[in-house]
Amino acid sequence: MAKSEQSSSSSSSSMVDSAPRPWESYNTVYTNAKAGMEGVDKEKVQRIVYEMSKGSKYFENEERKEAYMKQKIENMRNHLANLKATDISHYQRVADKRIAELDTTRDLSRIWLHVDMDAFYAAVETLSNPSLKGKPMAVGSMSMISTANYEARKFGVRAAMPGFIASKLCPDLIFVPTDFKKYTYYSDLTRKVYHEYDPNFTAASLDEAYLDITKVCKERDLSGGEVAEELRENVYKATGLTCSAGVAPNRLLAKVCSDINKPNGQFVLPNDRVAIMTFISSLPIRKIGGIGKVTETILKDVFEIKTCEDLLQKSSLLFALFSPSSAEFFVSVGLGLGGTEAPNVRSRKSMSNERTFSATKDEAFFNQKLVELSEMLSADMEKEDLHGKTLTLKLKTASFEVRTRAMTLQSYIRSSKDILKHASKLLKAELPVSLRLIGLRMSHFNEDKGGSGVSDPTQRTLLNFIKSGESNKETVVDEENSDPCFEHFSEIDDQNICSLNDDHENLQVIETCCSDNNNETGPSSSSSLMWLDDYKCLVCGIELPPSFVEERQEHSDFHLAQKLQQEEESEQTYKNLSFKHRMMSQKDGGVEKGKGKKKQKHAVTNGDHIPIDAFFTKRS
DNA sequence: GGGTCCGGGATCG
DNA sequence: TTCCACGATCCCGGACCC
Repeated sequence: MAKSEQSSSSSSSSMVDSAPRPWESYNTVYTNAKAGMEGVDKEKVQRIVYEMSKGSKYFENEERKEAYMKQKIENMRNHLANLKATDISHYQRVADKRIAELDTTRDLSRIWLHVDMDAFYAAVETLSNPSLKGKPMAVGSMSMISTANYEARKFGVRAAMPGFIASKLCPDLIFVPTDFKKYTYYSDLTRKVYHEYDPNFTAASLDEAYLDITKVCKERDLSGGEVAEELRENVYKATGLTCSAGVAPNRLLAKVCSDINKPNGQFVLPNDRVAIMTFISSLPIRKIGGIGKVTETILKDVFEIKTCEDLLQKSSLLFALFSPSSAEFFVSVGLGLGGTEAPNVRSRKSMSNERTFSATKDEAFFNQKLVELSEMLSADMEKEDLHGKTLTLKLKTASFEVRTRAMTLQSYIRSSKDILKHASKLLKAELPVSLRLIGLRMSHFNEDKGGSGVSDPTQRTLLNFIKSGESNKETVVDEENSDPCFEHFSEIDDQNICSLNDDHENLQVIETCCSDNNNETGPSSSSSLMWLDDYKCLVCGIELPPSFVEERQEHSDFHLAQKLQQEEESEQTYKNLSFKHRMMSQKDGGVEKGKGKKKQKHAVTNGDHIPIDAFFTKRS
């Protein structure tokens, strides 16, 4: 769902009388004008939300957070007031230099398209139950709403709003529970359409995607707007759902543009510097991804920055008070810059789960929760063949205070028994306490060191692929031993790989060898092994839904072809090098990372096949 | 003084 | 009647260590 559905505004309406209106200062996130929210009685919404929240633990916590933010603003104001003229001129020079540098990096050669499905979950539910059409409806529960249809939005109901408040705003509101299977199915259909325009597209979520349509525009001699029209039409034909699109020279702007003519509309920002600067000049900072409620308030209250243009005007102050990376982000927004290269395939950094319950001090209950969470986390890690080293316990107290407690272990763990053991230790130190949420997070995965090659996308070897498939079976991790992944991988028989010669047969052989620990056999097992969650390629991370049968077959073939090519080149090297050594080389090979270099890969292609490069996200 | 870890916070969908 | 989720990422400041 669009993040901007959670926008904030503490708009103060005109004071016609002097009656106290405490709700006006309650900085909720539900009152910003959004698609389908025009004409909403903002004050009424704000008053109801305030009345329903007032006095609750949640409300008290919000007030604490608010007070903290006020203090932060006060500190920054003081800091600002203490700046000397020499300081300011110094930071002005720093800012000007950086702005000039950034401006030279502007790339207007690409055309990006951001697609955003309209009220996606709600639209899917209406599709499967047409009787919901025209009635105010929300997907979610009494505790939280995922999205609301446009009829419900007229009442001020929106995403991330608790259901009990929503039903107060709209007593006839129909609640439909979330059904991710359904959304994934429709999401797959949309992605099949996206794939036709950019096989390398990036899915931002089930209902959002970024497409580089530069090539399509060129090849078919179409404008970005024409491609967007056609794509939206095709999405509608494929799913019966409408979407909105934004076309712009970079992803950041495309995202902003897709929100402008929502729902079922589009907006094109031409690849022209003047047009961009004009567009940016009046754009409220809150429209930018990455600038949320807090940052907006700080920029507004400390610097009087409201629009993106203001970010440039006040650049010296931003460089004086923020970290260099934050200041740089702000001025690049002011210049209308954003990502133009396809984003990197990123390896997973952490995995977590958490559960909310009614607040309690019952330690037996906590332990039971920890058992459940440990088992869930362990199972999730097993699915992706991960072992982690840092375990973080997350707690939310009855008063909504969030605490995290982490420990980094000597070795990697995965079993629920190990997770539970350490999680219990962490929790014990916090007792007694009244809690409403417990969560567990694992990070610092063995993959960080190149365990399955994902951390360095330039090193995608079939060997690693097979290893990740093979290692799906449970290994008992002995904490005293070294990195479990090494022993694990040593079980792989390189011979099986090196002796392969026919693509299709090879895949079968690999499947068979990988299927030993898997009851499945035949082609379906290949998908479950090569495709994580039956969706994401374990080798390179590209996402291809199950419906892409042919594409997935081709994709597997390419990895094989690539592997074979590599094998030919250095068969002996592969056999002789220790795995640890190879991982070191991968790390060394990653020096180009962040230097803007791209490693070109060329694979055997024919007219029927999608070039292998198309499956790999380019590195920037 | 520069890495690394930890805890908190902001943001997103 | 119901009474503010969950999973993930990035960033920052402080503590600690060499």
